[in-house]
Amino acid sequence: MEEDQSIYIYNVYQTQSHYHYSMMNKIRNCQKEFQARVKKFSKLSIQTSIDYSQYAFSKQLIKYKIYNRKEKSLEELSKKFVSCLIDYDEKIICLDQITEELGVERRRIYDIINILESLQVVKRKCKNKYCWSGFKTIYQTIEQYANKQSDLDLTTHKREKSLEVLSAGFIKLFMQQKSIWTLEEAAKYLGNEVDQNKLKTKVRRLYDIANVLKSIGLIKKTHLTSSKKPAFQWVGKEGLKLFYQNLKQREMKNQTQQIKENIAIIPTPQIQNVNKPDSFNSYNQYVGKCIDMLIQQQLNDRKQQTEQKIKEQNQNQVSVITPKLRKTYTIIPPRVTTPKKVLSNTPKKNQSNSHTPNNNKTVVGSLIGKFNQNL
DNA sequence: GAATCCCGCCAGCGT
DNA sequence: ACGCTGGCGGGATTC
Repeated sequence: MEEDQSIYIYNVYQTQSHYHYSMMNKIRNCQKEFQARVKKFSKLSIQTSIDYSQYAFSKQLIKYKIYNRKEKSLEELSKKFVSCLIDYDEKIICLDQITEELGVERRRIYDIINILESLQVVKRKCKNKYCWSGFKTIYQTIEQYANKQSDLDLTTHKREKSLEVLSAGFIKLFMQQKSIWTLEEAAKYLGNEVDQNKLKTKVRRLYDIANVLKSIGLIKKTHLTSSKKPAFQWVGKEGLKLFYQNLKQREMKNQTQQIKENIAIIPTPQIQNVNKPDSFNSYNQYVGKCIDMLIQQQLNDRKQQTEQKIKEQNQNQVSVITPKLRKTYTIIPPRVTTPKKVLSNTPKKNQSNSHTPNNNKTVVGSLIGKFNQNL
């Protein structure tokens, strides 16, 4: 049986769309450097192939997983968010922590939380802390919405235009009026906007809300039979149940899969004494050093494995076939300072309120998606 | 061209 | 002052 000689590097960077184009050369260089290094090491009887299973650099090389927008959508994010919490009856959510865990901008977590607040499954505790009160809470809240008498009063503590209030209104529409709505129709019904721009904004927000509600199965996408217009349909408890079941099923599948593949997750090597790049100029250098370390680490691993194998063979006098061992290495990317849009002439007033993620989890993939398009 | 919605600016508010 | 929160709309992406 041949051993898997690949290094899997999930190299992750924050995406900045206006950077796509200026980044292309950097990526190209980085790729070359990477290959050169790998070649250098391959002399040492390690045949190292590169597997960019998530993103790769050219059409020839790629086992290619294109960046797609869906992976970063509120719907997916919300799914992940809820998945993290679904096993808890009660849990304090630390915003920093969940932000890091999901590798996403803080701002997006607010969106999800605000919408989930309308289902009363999440409540703000204090700065940075929210409280998750169990998935079953959603069932109870729906009951309350269905009951027109017990009018959920969310408006007292929230601004009228908040996502929470809008979301609550949207849910009420489904539960108390009819089960299918187009977003435009709902936007008009929820408040009496005359201004077209304001209406457009409200529709945008309803998209956000719809995506979160959809993520947990409460509503689903559909079309009006009459006009064929896209719309959303209430699914309710059945949908929630299905969401839960699917999640559990997937979890189980993943577990068995993981055992089968024998994936070892190796902690990120700490890159010390290396200046973290403050610009993309030093990006190559940094990544290069990371790669060196990873390769070194893999060499060590392999040495150990071989020694172990020999030891066992000597002991047992029986040949041992080691299972295919795939290791996933991760480079935690450095924080890259990102110049703000050149277009805007107004100087930035307040740096502190940007929602820069704590770790830049995403995505060279997106950059590379662009890169490939432009080959 | 319409539908969709990611992204991040920046105001507002609590501490 | 500071930084958390979240309203908002530009414009990219997908249909």
